[in-house]
Amino acid sequence: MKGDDRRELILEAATEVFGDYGYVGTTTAVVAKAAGVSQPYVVRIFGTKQQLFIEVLRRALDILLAAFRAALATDNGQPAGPRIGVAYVDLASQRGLLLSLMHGFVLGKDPVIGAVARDGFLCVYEFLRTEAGFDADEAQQFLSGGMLINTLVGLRMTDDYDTDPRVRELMQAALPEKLDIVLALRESGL
Amino acid sequence: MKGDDRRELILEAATEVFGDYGYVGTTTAVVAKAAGVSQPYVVRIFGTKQQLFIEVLRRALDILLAAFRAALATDNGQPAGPRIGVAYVDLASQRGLLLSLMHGFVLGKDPVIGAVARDGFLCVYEFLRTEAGFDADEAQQFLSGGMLINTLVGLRMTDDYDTDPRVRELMQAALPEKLDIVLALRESGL
DNA sequence: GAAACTAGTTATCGATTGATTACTTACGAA
DNA sequence: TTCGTAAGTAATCAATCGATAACTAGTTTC
Repeated sequence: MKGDDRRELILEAATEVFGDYGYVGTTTAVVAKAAGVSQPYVVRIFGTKQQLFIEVLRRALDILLAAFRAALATDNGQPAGPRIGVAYVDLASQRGLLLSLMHGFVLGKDPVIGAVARDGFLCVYEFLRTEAGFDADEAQQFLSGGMLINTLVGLRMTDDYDTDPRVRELMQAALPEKLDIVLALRESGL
Repeated sequence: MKGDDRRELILEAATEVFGDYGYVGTTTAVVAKAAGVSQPYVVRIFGTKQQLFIEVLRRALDILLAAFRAALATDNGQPAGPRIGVAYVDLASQRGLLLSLMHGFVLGKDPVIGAVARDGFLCVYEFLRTEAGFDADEAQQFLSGGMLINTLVGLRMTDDYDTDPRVRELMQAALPEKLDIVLALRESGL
């Protein structure tokens, strides 16, 4: 297989694994197995585990912003806010993507990863303020809701949707639309 | 020193360390050093690192709910929402407390820690809905704002408050009051 | 005053893990 | 053909870390 294709394959696998186990909790061996290659090969392609995680974060952000820009471009009569919001919930169907970002967001203490995570978060904020035309308060509210969704996904609250009425009520309030997309995570493997 | 005092001392130290480095990233040796005891002693008191983390989470939640109940009880003319909100921001001054919870919130995949974290989160939701008298949408908005604050603290955004105008604008929007409390984190050591 | 318990340590071990080295195999161009 | 290079693996190492064992000193209790 061509190097670039293999690289993308590993990044996809790593996104899922990092999302499940976090940065420190992820081993290069597990990533390698998920990608179907040997462990030393993962290290050789990305240099270090840290570099691999950084590339996972950067890629996740690229996908996120691309989805937002696409949602902003397709005018379906709705205002921009809900359109981008739905795009965000759509991304939750790739659980690892949002979760990897979330794992990066709690590593601000790390001098290298923290800098990348801060930069990524601010890129999203800047997009909302400039490209999407949100004012400061709208942007804050959008990000707040996004962080709650991330937390609910990270907590695997979806698993208790059927059994706990509190969970049902909370998720219905947090996900005004597209609740079904997040709930579909339940069936897709653990 | 009495066992219970030493235990609380270790829990305080562990809260800070877990907040900085996360569950997997924290070693019992670092916790022990922060608490001024030997590493095997930490393990012997709490059994396992996992059990220590769970007790850190439970203690953090107890402190959180106690602070909320206190804020709810002291009627200063303001409505309940802002009172509890200010109590939450006050807690951010103990950075490790909110961050340890946050680290728990991304470990939903873990069968043991995940269950504890979900239960803790739902306890807060239940408090807001029943004791504080929030409706589902108010509770969702409160939790959303809290998760954004957690993320900003986790990202150490406070460090860039002076240098990045985007950070200043975002933090002013996310922290309607008590911005100074969170900013005070900058001076208090790394 | 000895026995029993509490508080705490040093030394050490087994398992894990990121990284390195050296090797093999397939392929495209001169 | 052959030579260089890209793709990939097996074997292994050094370091880290959670946990265990064995021991010491102070305090309480009968």
